[in-house]
Amino acid sequence: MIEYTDLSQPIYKRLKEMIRNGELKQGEKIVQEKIAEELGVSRTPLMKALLALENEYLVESIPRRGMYLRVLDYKEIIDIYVCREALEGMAARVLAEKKDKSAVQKLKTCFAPFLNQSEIDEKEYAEADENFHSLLIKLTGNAPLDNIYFFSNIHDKVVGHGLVRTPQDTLEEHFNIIKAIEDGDADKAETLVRSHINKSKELLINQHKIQKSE
Amino acid sequence: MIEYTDLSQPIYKRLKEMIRNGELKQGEKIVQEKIAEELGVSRTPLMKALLALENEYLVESIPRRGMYLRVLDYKEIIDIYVCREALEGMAARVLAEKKDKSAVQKLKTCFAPFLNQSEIDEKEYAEADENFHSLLIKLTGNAPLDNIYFFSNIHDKVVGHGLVRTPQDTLEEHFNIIKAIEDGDADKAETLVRSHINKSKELLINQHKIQKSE
DNA sequence: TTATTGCATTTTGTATACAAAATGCAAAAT
DNA sequence: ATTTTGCATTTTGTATACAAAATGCAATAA
Repeated sequence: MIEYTDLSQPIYKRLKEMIRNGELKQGEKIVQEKIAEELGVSRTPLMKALLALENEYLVESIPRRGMYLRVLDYKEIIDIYVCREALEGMAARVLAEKKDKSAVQKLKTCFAPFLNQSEIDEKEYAEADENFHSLLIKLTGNAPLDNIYFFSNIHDKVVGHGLVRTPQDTLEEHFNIIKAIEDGDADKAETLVRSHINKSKELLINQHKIQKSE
Repeated sequence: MIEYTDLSQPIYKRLKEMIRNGELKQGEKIVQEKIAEELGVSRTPLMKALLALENEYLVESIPRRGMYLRVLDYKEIIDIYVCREALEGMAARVLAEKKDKSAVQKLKTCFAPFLNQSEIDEKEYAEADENFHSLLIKLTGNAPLDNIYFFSNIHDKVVGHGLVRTPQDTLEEHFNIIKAIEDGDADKAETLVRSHINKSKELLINQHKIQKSE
């Protein structure tokens, strides 16, 4: 059992969980006293946790009015994809330049279970995908990059809405990316990651267009 | 005069100022009670401000031990330049694709005062430079990008150490970037911004090598 | 001398108290 | 019927109180 010396940390985690699984709904007002009582803590450590979420852009605070769960609209999702393209693309470049064999190994491990599988479990694959993209950032060893990526909650925001493309579509792309990193081909690694993310983005844009015209 | 409904906001600004101008030194422990008294507020709103700074990676909190001003070492500066390359490069691409004339105008305005000047004031130019790079991000209209850039304090960290390269070196590069954006040449705009930042980064790397070998 | 222990002081983390602002709603006015 | 006003209730922002942990330092032991 992990012992905490700072209550706000488990509260922070619990709140994120509540956001992810829908216990807290988008746009909902967060009444501090109410949540505090629900979690059995006072407003002080809750406030700390909420502050962290505000800085992560998950919660919006209007002074004297309250804290609200931010709503993720279409434009913002697309904008986040643009950020992902920039950051993950650069991460792939850095990794390719590093020529770190153990890093490559870790990336390969993500998708190893799906190599010779005819039927791929979507949920399992989605987790592997999330893990892969996080690893891409982490393995660079660039702390500010990792922080930017983590604190902007790029994944919590984008994933959770389920896979955008099918495993059949993306598995090969993932391996090609890993290959380029392994070969030390920085330009190619960056380009592949960019187009990998861009394809999902374009698909979302098209889906949105169809929805609107219906 | 601006009236605040939330004390932590002016405290936050004041703390940032104190970090920037060296009133608070790198690595220094921040004793809450002491600073709170200095600023004439209680620990509660101060804590809020410190939390924001922690999330911005300017302050490091060790539970039960205290908050410390983070030290920016050489590796981190370089890593931040890598992030800048990714984010500002992407911003230039987005701007070029937008073909927004008023945006181009605003970018031009930054460096207009230096156009026909023989002697350029370094301090004035440094401000223009900072402004230009912030605008590049802001003008995209990509809120997550802006947030990422702002909250990672990319500028506060990098600037303040003074200009890396001389105005003679960079003025033309700035105009070339603006030109590429104006022409709607996204690839070129991104490439130019990247190399612009990369040159400063490489210079820092070389300076560091020389320092070490001395 | 150098380490170790014990204790007073400082500092943090959390809860709580309280004032000021926001909210909701019923009664009055239009 | 709709709008406005006044007031009780709720909620936020800040200060403060208090316990638990960390720190510093002198006295003791090695």
